[in-house]
Amino acid sequence: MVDMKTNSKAAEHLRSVNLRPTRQRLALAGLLFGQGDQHVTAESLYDKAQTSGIKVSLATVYNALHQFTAAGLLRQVIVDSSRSYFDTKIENHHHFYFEDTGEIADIPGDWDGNRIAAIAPANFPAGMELSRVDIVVRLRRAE
Amino acid sequence: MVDMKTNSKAAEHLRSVNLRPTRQRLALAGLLFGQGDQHVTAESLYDKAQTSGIKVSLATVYNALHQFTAAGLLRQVIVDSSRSYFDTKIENHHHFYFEDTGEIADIPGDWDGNRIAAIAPANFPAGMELSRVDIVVRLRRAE
DNA sequence: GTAACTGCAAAACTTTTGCAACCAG
DNA sequence: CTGGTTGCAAAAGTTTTGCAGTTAC
Repeated sequence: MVDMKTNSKAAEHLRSVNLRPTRQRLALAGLLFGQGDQHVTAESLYDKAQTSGIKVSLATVYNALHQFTAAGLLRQVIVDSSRSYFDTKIENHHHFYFEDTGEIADIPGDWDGNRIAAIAPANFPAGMELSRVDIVVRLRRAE
Repeated sequence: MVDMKTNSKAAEHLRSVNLRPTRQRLALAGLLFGQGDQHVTAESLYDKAQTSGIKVSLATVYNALHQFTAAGLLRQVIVDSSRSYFDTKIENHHHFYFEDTGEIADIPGDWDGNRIAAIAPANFPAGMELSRVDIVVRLRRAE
């Protein structure tokens, strides 16, 4: 059992984005930001919470994911039209999508995909500005 | 009322991809391929059918969209994690997504987005091959 | 104390499925 | 005829909502 002191680093982190450091948010933040980059769905995070002995409802997991995303702590990745994926890596980067398994992986940062974003603006319809450019490289097992 | 002769061009088109030219598929094909490129959802196509006086069930619209997609007549576009969009333009191209309205538009063909796809392969994980590269340029109203 | 947050179950949506009736060949 | 297709309603899967009860501060 992790000791979640009111004034822990994680609690301050949440407060800094105007989210009360509640028991549930602290626990979920621990699962998400504890160890390296991850890609989760609401369901997978909920399962992970259950496994870790964290008591939290699925609705609260959805709430937390959206609140964290709105606060800039997470980024939503759109690769599947039936499930929402969230990425703990928020810097501008792009993804591999494994069609066979439904898994996601970051494209190594040295790939120059980011350069593409710079190309786009010239062709924007009038009155529109860039929100972001998402690139998904879909892969399948080689035959 | 359009006269859908059994041996019409549209009927042959469907037969050529091993789909029986049924009343419903012919009618939906007429709505989809009649006039220029479009982006539809199951619901929007169903509504358009109703408006046009075509009697067809929503389940059949879903079936037809997937069958047309499997046959290469349509292409699925993934830009929203809650709805499936289908594009009547099947050539390799990319999309603008208007976050404010949820609408989709093709990025003009002279944009060099396709060139980006060619950059990717070098970094593929072992044993994987490219299915396709999807680029979505997300736009919002300029403030 | 009080406003924010949580949990639960129900509702809302999109999409799929099961199966009897129907129709193209 | 006969198997592929359709329609309907029911089911399934994901996400949202309403609200009473709980908690952070």
